[in-house]
Amino acid sequence: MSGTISKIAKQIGINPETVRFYERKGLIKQPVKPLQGYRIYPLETVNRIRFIKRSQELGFTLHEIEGLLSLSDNPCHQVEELAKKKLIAVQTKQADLLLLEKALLEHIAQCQRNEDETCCPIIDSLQP
Amino acid sequence: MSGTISKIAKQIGINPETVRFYERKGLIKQPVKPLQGYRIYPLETVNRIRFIKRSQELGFTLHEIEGLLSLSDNPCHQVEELAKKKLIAVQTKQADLLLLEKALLEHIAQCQRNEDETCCPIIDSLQP
DNA sequence: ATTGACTCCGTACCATGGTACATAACTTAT
DNA sequence: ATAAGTTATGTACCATGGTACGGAGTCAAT
Repeated sequence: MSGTISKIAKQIGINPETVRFYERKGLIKQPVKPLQGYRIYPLETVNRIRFIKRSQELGFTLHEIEGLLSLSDNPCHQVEELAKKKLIAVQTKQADLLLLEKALLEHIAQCQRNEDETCCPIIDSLQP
Repeated sequence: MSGTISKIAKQIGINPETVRFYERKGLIKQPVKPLQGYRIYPLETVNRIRFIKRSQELGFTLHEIEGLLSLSDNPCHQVEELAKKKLIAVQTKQADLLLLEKALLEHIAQCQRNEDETCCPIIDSLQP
């Protein structure tokens, strides 16, 4: 559950260098290094990195994720405000993706109606 | 319709530097420079750049667009396959965002019911 | 106690998609 | 013909999200 940098990186399925990269970016805090020896990363950090990875899958940039992470550090009313802002962002992103989906579906449908293998409606529609 | 680099860039609504960038990337070919004078970009190039820009709006990377451009002589079903892959990715992202939206909405509701300023477990809902 | 594996640290490098800038040559308007 | 505006060319730089590497220290097993 907790461990040295390579252990936790492997657990999470990322490169140890990425852990260090997140440290440099301030996304996670580096555990205190014992006077002699290697750092031990607590479960808390592992969870924080999983949070980052999951948020990235949802299309958030590291900068946005910084904001998401700060939600958990603040008093509830601030959390609410930030969560509301993120909600708007998420909804906007959904709307954008819906438009993109519609455009793709339309193009694919055109391909499927197409009898002529030599011409592609997607290509044609992208060409003015 | 055709013109010097700045003319066509303005027509398309992009930076002339971007035209040069696409040239360097091999996405468009640079018109032959007349012995005296400036290059004239033919309508063909203008159309090719518009194709690139529209494809980007559909979420294709420049690398994928290179593929699309080279596929334009090839059978329709190859282009269709590429578009279908993009569609799956877009739909997956939408589903994930829907989950996140629900989580955010739930938390905002919890915040509003919450009297305790010190607790706000949004992290928990996003962590595995 | 020495080998091999891992960590620490700083810095360099990678791809992606551009943008900016300096200098020279060229074109256009006055 | 001269100034102002563009183009041509190469190179440098930007943000984003990492990855790689060299050299020194440390740990664990034999």
